[in-house]
Amino acid sequence: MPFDTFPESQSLSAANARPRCDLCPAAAQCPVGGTSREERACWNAALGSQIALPVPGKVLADGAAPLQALYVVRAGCLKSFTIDEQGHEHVRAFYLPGDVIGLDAMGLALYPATVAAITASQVCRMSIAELRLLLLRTPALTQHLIERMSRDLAGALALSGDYTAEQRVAAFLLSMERRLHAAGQLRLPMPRRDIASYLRLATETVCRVLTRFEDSGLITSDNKIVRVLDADGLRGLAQPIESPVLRAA
Amino acid sequence: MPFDTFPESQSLSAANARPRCDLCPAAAQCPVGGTSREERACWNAALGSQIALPVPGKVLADGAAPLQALYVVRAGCLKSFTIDEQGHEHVRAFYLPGDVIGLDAMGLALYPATVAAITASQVCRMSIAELRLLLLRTPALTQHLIERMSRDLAGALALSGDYTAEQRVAAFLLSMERRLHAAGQLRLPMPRRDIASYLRLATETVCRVLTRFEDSGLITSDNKIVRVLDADGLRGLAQPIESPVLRAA
DNA sequence: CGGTTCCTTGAGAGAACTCAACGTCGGTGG
DNA sequence: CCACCGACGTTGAGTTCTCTCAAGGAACCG
Repeated sequence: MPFDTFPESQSLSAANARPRCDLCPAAAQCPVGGTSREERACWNAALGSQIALPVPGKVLADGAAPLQALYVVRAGCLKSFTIDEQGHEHVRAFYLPGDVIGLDAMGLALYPATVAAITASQVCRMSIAELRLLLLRTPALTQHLIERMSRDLAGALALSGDYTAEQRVAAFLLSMERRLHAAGQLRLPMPRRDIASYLRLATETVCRVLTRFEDSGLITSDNKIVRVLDADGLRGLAQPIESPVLRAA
Repeated sequence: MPFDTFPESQSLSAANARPRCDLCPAAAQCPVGGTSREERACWNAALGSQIALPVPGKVLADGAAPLQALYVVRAGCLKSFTIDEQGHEHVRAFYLPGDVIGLDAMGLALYPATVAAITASQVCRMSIAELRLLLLRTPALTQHLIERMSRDLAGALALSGDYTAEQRVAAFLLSMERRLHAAGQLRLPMPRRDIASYLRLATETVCRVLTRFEDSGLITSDNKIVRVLDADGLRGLAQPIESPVLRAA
């Protein structure tokens, strides 16, 4: 984890570090990756010196103002959430390396949520105004961005189904395993409370389901460290969410 | 309703009708609307003779194959849904005039759902291959499409919260009133079962909530016809979904 | 090593679901 | 034209899943 070598005290000074895509730990997942050398150069130039190092709890954006920029996560973990009148927080999404923050805000006057770091993170900042200009000149990037939004949309629609706690948690574990490129063992960056909020469950329910999974031999769970023992078993549970059977009415 | 003048028997013959944006009943909501005359002409040319008239139950696309085209709804109402192993249908989205079908499929190899007409409908078909070419030449259209996807994404994320049956139904009624441009009185095109599936509720729960709303004087409800008597009351209920209070943690 | 936050487990409550029955609407065919 | 049929809508009773409330233990930070 190269990023962990940045102590928090460097956040401000390092915030003006020149981003270097060729040094980016998330290059393989970045929407800019896979575009031509030329387009990547455009992107890199437009980024300028925009790189931020949010520490846990630090807010990147909130609903008080229009989102001025997209952020691509280089390292760490962030969340987007809303807070209702009773003060209950609802996590809308987790952002891991390679993910793009703010795609749900480009069509809105006000950003509908607050974004905060869960663990110390690195993000590349791209102002939306500059992005609009950039998209005119970089068709591959445009296409990547559209496909990224499309996948996000499909994912959000899939998760919006009416599923049991076990199905949700199983799908979440599989999704995290995939997104973190973890084989078997993974370290969940976020607390149970956030997982629960994201999956629309109570914190206790998430705990109970994890315990049940452990008793069934599907996983072992030691706080943040989860080891997937029976991925097929989890997939069986998560199937209605991940790959629903598709038929005509 | 100009569309109702198309009897179903004309479906096949009319399927090759030349689309005319200047005659489109949904022009005001279409993503192509508002672009320059030039871009609109590009779009219209690319559409060719692609216009379909799905009748109720007719399937536009299903998960068996990659989605080959986007569809813009000219008239009617369609739904996108999945079917799980138990045969339960889950409605992912409703599409009304001006809506774009398939935005959630551009990043996926296989379309994740089935799309079928609820009422007799008219849709413009735009092949994705042609669309990709078109987007290179029509920046305003690109931007509209991105903003549309962004709003869809934000909407999907908002609805994915953990809300009560009353909050969901209230938000749904307000959303339908807005999308159908109905002032007070609206005709819901879809059956209760589909509403329930979309809101992740049981059909009976939707009925009960509507009855409760009627008893409270918020609405009157006569089968498909709903009249909103107290929009502010509904907004009060739906507020956590529509406009969550946004604060930093 | 004290305090706080997080995780876990238990007991009771409540919201929505399932099952079941009945009324209504719309299309079809006799 | 009307009776029939199926799908849809509505209401009631009982059940279940998840939530809330509560408490204890573990991990982390100052």
